[in-house]
Amino acid sequence: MLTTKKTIRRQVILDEAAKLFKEKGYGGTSMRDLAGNVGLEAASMYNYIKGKDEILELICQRIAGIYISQLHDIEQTEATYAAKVEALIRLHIRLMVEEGPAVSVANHDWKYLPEPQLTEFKDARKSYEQGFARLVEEGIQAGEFQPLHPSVALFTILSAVRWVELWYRPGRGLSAEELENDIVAMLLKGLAK
Amino acid sequence: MLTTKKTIRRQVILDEAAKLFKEKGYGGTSMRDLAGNVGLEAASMYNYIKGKDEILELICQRIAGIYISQLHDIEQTEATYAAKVEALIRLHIRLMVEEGPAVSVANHDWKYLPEPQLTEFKDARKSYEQGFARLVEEGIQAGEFQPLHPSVALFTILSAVRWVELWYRPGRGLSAEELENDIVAMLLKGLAK
DNA sequence: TCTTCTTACGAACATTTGTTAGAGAAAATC
DNA sequence: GATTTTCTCTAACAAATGTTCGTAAGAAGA
Repeated sequence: MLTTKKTIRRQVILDEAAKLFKEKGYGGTSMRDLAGNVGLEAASMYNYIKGKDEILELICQRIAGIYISQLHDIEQTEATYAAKVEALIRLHIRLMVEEGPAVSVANHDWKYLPEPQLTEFKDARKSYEQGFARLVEEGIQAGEFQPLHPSVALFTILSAVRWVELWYRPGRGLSAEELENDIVAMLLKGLAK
Repeated sequence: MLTTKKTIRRQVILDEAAKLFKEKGYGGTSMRDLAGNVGLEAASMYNYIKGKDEILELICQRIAGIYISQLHDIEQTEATYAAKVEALIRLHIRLMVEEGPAVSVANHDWKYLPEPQLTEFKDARKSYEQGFARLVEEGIQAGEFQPLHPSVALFTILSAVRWVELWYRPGRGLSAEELENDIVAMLLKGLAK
């Protein structure tokens, strides 16, 4: 079977690592800290992972993969550009609500990736941004959006969505749906012609 | 005089530290790294600063102070809420263009502040956010803005502005003015009724 | 010139870091 | 029940960390 006891425990380590990395940063989190939170000694974790590097790698790669596949899905839809951008924004917000810590790590700690993976990650991110920017650009040319610089519009959207992972806490008088609707309302209205 | 040779050198250390912290993180920057960039040995820097903690402290406190005083200035203006929010957004963007590294440190590495200053910083930030949120809230009540949740609108603005420090590089076919105008256009239009 | 004060340095410090080796316990297989 | 495999621990490692100490060179003041 695919979900052996080993892979489950491995995932527990990765999840706990994401939480700690988010809270204290990659450099600020020691293997002993992590081990404590998992309920193991530091040395024991090396039965599940190759090293600290690999933990960061796996987290970043997984999130990058999700981002890219979400973009890919949307690109193949038949819809207005506004609808496509809206769908993408909603997917991103949901990802952040569901996978806050991992997304946070991919957003902040990717720079500590060792070298082959670092370039890989940066390339993936760039290609993702270019794909998203193309959507915005075509929307402008189609007359759906006001004529802003595409990259400014792009980064304004991406960053505006990013705060969710930093500041949103569920169950504080604001549901995930309300959140999503308000952000989409504000960003799309700002973009629209 | 106030700008003795000592305080100048001290500022060089702080500036260089901000750059390094931004690039490699607080935990990822060693005193030896920093000393190398300043042109000193690590031990020699202790003639200018008390320790690594203090460097972070001084950077964060300075930026927090600027943020708060900017808000304070705007609050005392006579203008529409839209004009106030716009002015605040513009001030923030300018600060990020001019003080990119220091702002980055105050945004990302504040969590490594030692304990009396950590609470101090968090309190300052909270009071700043509340002040900004009040502006948005009153704007909504005055009918200038559409009825979003004030905190969602607030954080969308703050984060949308924040990417400037992360992604904007001057002299790449986009002037600081164009940048400012596009961001303001998008955010205020999104907020407006 | 002699003295005092400041600045820079090399060496060393105690800790903490990620990681490995080896031994013993537990689980799985026969 | 015996044997093999998998897991977990303690102990130790080399390297890197922030910081201190004592010393020597430099600048400033007498």
